Order: sequence, then C-alpha cells, then structure tokens
Amino acid sequence: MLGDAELEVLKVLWDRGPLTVREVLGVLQGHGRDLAYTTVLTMMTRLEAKGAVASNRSGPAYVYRPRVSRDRIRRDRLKGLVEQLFDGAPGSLVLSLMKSESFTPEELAEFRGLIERLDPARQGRRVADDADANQNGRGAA
Amino acid sequence: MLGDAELEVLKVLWDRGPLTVREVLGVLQGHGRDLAYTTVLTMMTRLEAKGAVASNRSGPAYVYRPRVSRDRIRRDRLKGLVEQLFDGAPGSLVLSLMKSESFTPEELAEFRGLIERLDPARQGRRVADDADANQNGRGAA
DNA sequence: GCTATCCTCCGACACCTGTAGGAGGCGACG
DNA sequence: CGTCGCCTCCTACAGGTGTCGGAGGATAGC
Repeated sequence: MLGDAELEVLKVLWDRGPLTVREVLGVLQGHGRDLAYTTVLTMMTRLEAKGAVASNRSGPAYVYRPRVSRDRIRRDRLKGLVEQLFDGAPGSLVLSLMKSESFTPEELAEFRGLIERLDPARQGRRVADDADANQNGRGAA
Repeated sequence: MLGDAELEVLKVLWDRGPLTVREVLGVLQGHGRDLAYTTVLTMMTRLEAKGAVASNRSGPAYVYRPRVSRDRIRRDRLKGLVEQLFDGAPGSLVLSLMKSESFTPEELAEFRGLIERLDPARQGRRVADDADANQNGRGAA
C-alpha cells in the first residue's frame, strides 16, 4: 500500500515528530535525497489520503504527524511477507533469517530470553502479549 | 522488482516444477484465481524478461522453469525489509516478530537449537547477560 | 481442404507511485 | 502599494504492474 518514497517521509515523521513539508524536505535533503518541495508535498498529501498521517494548520503551514506507528507498519509488512513467501509460518521466516544472517552474541542472548518467555513448555507462563503503540499511537480523528 | 501476481506465478513453478502457461493457469484457477490465459502468459513473459524463469519449447508450447530459487527471493525480501524498516538490524526484525507472533513449542525448540549453533559465546563460555536459562535442552548438531 | 483449437505475439489500458511545474493566496517589507 | 517569499492546490507525466483482446500461425479432426 505505501510506496517506498511515502515510507521515507513517514519515517522522518516517526523519527522527528510533527513536521511541516519544508522541514521534512530539509531532513530528506540532509540524507542526501534531492527532491522538489512539491514532491514531498505530494507524498504527504497522499499519506494523509491514505490515513497514514494527519495534519493541522499551525501558523503559515500545515504540520503533519504520523497516525500509524512504526510498529504497526513493521508488523503488517512482516505479516505480509510471511503470508506471501513463508506459507503463513512465521517460524519459517525466522529460520530462514537465522540461517542466512549472523547475529551478535547479544542478539542471540536476547532471542534466547524471548524464547524462554514464549515457550509454554518451559514454564507454565503466558506469552507476554505486545506492548503496543509506543510513540505516536492513534490520535483523535 | 517482482510484483505480486508475478510472484504467484513463480510460486506455482516452484511448487510444481516446469510447466506450460496453460498448466500454470490451471493451477491458479484451482486456487480460486480467475485469470485470462493471456494474463498468465504476460506474467511468464515478463518473468523471463527479468531473468526469473527460463523456457524452452517442448512440443506445442513453451515449458517454463524457475531460474531463481524460492530461498533466494525469501532472503532478498527479508533483507529489503530489514533495511527498509528495521534499521538494517535483522535482530530487530526477529524481536518484532517474536513479540507479535505465537510459535509452537516445536518451532521454539528449533530456534533454540539454531541459536545454540550460532552463538560462539555459547561454546564453553557463559554469556554475561544471561542469568538463568541453562537447563540444557540441547543436543543439536 | 476447412474449421475448431491451442499457442504466441503485439498492443492496449487502467491504476499506482515517484517526481515535478505552474498558478494563485497571503503575509512581510521596502 | 508593489514585490518577494513561502504555502497549498491542481495538473501532468513517465515507468511499473495487473489484466486482457485480437491477430496470426500451427495442428488435429471432420
């Protein structure tokens, strides 16, 4: 649904909070991305049409803020990928990734911790459900 | 690079080996996908142009076979996702997935096995940060 | 030999996405 | 008051992808 460029803009908003078009443009240019002002404007307008960001006029220009969290997008993409390429089996994805990537000992330790926490056979404990909506959860409509 | 519909076709070829356009069409229709013959033909032609499949004439029609493996595509997509949304940190992706998905004990056991195999710090040495969780459930190769 | 089939090729078209230019509004400033 | 600068709106256009239809060649029956 969201294109690459749209996602770039959204990421800027996630990282730097509510911003105007010009500010987003500035950040993107700081990243070496050379775009016209109106291009960024178009992106942000489309993002708003898609419900991914919201805006309110504040002074001379509109200020945009995310309406979907980074976590939400991450999970959606992940889910899409799992369904599309891993037969709906998330484990398959994890295995594939683990087989092809090398992780730091710290990461592995973290996985281990997670597995312990997730495995009901290990302890009669419930799976810790997500702690969602960290930064910019939803807002009023 | 590959679109959704193109990937669907490629998946059929991965699953059922070399096939003609009509055969692929049949499989897709069996999956409830209703498409015109020429649509599938277009997909397969484009896949060939992209180097994702190869064909050779055999009798009346061309027979197509994959040129890229499912595993290759899986890894590419995974890598793209990691870079695009997880700051290039695959561990981040795994953590995100583990937090939002529930796995079977078998899968968790498999992860555990993989971790043991991947973690160099595990070989004869304790990990600093890992307090308990040492009830040996290994035996993985 | 004529026709029904099947196959491929070519072209088309709509929608989405990335990218942008020009028009027009509005406040600041000389 | 006229102009500059910034902002938004509308429009456009190219490339990619999904979806096909029709033309034209081989083939197998009738």
